Amino acid sequence: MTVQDNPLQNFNISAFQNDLLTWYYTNKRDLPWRQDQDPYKVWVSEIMLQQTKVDTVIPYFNNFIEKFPTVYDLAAAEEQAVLKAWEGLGYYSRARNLQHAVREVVENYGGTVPDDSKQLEGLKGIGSYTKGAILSIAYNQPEPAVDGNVMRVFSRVLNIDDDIALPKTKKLFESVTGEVISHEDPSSFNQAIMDLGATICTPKSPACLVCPVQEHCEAFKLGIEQQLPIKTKAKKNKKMPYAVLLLRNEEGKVAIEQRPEEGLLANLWQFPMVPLQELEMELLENWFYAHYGVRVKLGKKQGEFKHVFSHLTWELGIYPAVLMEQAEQVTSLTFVDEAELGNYPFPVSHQKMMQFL
DNA sequence: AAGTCGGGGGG
DNA sequence: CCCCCAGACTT
Repeated sequence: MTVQDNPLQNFNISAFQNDLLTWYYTNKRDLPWRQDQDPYKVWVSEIMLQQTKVDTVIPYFNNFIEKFPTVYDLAAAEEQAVLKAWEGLGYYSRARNLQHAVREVVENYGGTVPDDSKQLEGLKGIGSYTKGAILSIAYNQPEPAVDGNVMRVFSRVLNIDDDIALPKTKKLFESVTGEVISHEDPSSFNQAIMDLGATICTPKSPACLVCPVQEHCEAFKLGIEQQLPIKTKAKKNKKMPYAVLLLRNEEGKVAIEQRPEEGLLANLWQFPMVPLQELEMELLENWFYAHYGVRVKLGKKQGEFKHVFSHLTWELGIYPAVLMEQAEQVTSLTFVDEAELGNYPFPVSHQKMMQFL
């Protein structure tokens, strides 16, 4: 797609809008965040839905809104309670950024979610997609909300073969969507494209035969819908070996620690982990003393498994361990009863650990 | 433009 | 096993 090409030449915008919206009005999915247009609920749903499927989000959304029904409830909550409500959903910075932004809304905007593009952009965790989604879905403004669905649908409909992994391509689709979006019902238009992408114009084996906009689709006309969109990217997944210690003190309590406030799984809790790269197993107890300031005695390995993230894989060996001294010294470890573990937000990888206790 | 940041499900 | 998913943020 070169600059002088116009992907919308010979494209019947109003007919496309009509066919899409007519389909949507009778086929739209009944989703909990579609009960009303409460901007706060739209916001929460859009954050949860980033890189996350609808079926996964539904129970989290219902629980989250039950616990934090308004911006004021979320603003006043403990961060640990917010993370607990997010536990298992992944991308935990979404939860922390959401609460941070909600507090800004309470303090700076009187508790009303802004309906202004610039103000929304300034809120943590709200990027170009989420901004457009809130403006269109909650406030009915004709703003594009370009996500993976939108790029897939329009790459096929308009036969656009630019690499959707590139930032500049997203801008192209924002420009295109801004011209195609319905001004009569922008909220339904954006949601209709997403429903279409999720149920019909799917990544593999799209259901073109029942597609409401088939007659507008250039890729279908050419029989190349399976080859679009173009997406490059193949990142390596680095392996990271660790020993995880199920460490008990003299009272039988289990050691856990909170992860750093930055980086992977920030502020979540875990059983202590010892990185094994370049570290002999015999030195593990010494490493633990140097790092945590307490002497421990390891038992023999109870099990092992892998946990895969987007960009790395944890290879986890699980070891029982006992404390060899009173933990009076300064240490980052917290000793809790097994029954209390449920009060702390754990990543899924460490939830899996608990079966070995 | 490339890396970081989770976890699940589908083919 | 690979890919993808209602992306944002940092460098």
